[in-house]
Amino acid sequence: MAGGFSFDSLNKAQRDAVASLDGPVLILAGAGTGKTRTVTCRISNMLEVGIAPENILAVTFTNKAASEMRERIGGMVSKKKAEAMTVCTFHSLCVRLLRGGIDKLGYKKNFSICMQSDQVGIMKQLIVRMGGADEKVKAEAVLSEISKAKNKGVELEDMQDDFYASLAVAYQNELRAQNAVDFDDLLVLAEKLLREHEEVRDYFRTVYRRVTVDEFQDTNGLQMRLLQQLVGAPYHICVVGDDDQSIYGFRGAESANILEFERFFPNPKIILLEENYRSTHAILHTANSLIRRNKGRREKTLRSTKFGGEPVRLVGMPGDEEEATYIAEEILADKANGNRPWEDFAVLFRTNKQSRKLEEALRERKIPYRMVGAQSFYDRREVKDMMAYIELLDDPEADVPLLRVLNAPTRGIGQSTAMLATGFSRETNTSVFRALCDNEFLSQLGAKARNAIETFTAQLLAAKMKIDAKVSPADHVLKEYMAEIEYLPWLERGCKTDQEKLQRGEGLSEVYTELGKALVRGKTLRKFLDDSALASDREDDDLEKKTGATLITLHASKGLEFPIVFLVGLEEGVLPHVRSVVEGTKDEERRLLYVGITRAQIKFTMTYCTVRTKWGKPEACQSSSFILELDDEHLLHTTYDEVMGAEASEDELGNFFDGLGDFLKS
DNA sequence: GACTAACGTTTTTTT
DNA sequence: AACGTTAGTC
Repeated sequence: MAGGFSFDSLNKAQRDAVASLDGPVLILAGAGTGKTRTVTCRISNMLEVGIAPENILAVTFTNKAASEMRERIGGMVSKKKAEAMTVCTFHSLCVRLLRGGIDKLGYKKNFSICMQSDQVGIMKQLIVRMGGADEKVKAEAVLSEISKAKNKGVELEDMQDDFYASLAVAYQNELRAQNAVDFDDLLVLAEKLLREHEEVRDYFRTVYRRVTVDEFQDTNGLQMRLLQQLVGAPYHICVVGDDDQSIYGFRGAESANILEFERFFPNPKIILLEENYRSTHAILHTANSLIRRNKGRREKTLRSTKFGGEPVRLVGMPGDEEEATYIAEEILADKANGNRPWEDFAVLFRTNKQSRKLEEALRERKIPYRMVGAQSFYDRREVKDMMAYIELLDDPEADVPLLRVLNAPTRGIGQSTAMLATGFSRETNTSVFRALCDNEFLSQLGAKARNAIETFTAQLLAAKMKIDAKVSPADHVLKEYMAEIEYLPWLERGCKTDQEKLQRGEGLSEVYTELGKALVRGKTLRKFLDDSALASDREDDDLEKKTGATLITLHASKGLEFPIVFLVGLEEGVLPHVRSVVEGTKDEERRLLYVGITRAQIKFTMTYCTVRTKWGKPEACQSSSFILELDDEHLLHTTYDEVMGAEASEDELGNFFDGLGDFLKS
């Protein structure tokens, strides 16, 4: 039905939010207070009062959030209207802005977006080129500083460390020369484009008259500046967020943006959503008692609408092995008792590597599970190679992908030849591909290398010609080309197990399929590459499709909810993470734990270990200082042997004592 | 230039 | 423990 929401289904604060359409609006929405529902109803209401869907823009941080919002709105309004609205992430919004006008900033319109691995590759080369072969500076560290500078608006040449600054400048020149931008540049350049070009700014301000920003607590200074360019008086901007759930400080997020919203947009209407529909009173009480310890928050207290509930459990474990065993057994028992689907269970952890032991325990018991946040599809080696080839087929003169696959599969063009080629391309100010085709360059090589290069360039150009002449669809050409260069056999030779071979093969077919789908929808190769670069997150649309218990990092869990939640590794050094203690960002770790607790609807269990395996060696650890901050009114503190002792088989008891023995020895 | 074996490093979270 | 890098061999 059209206008598929009714004011009756909303509480007073939510109604207020939905009805307040004009001027700046700040919605402070605590965990589980129906934030998404409120926002989608509000947008639906915009249409109802006659605002054109084309004028509506909703910005989120993740593709997952964007597609969820699109879906929810799609359920309320006509398909046509839903499609006319713009619902996207900050980064894809910026790509839109830039594809239209980046030429005004001196880039070509077919710029490419480089992913983290590309960045690291470029930076590693620069470090060697500028600092010598035994320079010990780490590429990731330099890139992280560059990212901070870009987000703060600091000029790269003004960076603190001189060597870093010169690397940063060289890096930026390199990107520019390759007509490439990194993730941060998308925002930097989009902001610049709007700020420096009045006609562009005016154009987008008339198009996007109503702007909504989700998860506003995660915006950083740069995104804030972008919003200021995008939204002019009378400031029809609505931001939604919860400063207590700000967990992306490491990425430059400033919850100050939410605390000082009125500094950027005058006299906002502020609406508090404090009624929690998700968790039991016991869970919410525990969460509230923790978050109260943080300083400088917008004061608010979540009220539970579900009373009572089982107490929150805190279980001390001898080691991480037992922790995993315990959780797997608990899931089995709860599943049997409550006749619940596997999807009702989630296990939350601070760092990705904590998942390994858990996965093993679940696999042993044949419990199906889905991992969110493991290795990204687009981070897989074969997929990255494929993407590089696709980019080359679009534009052979793109240096980053060229260097990536120049010798993958190995074809007799090794490091020294590659060095010569990049050197030549720099001297003559052309692309590496042109260097490879240049007779002057080729003449200085041995016959073997020259032959290899000539074969490579000829094959690539032949394939490209087939695509450009539309002889057959690009995905077919790609497949043929891959067969021609014997990519898969080479890949398989490097695999240790048959299972790995299979996986790589699947990765390849998936790329062909995805590319095929994109082409059928009329997308260009360039568009396909853009989408893939920005959809860097972890097959997240698959969370719905996949079945099983969920294993997920605390960060990735934001916005989700589960009836039964386990949160593992409540240890000093893990949560709070060592690094946060050093850097003085313990507040953010507290918010992270808060986010974790508030994911749970019915049953919540936390665990900590006395010994944790670290790099293959057991290491003693202390329980998290956060535990003492939790109010114990609804907290049940037990230990592994109390819970498992009675039911443990002799075998497991034996294991337990072995573990204990190891601990005592160490 | 390709392949292997020893070596050293890992210290978060992600668009 | 697991990965990427490097040195040494063919």
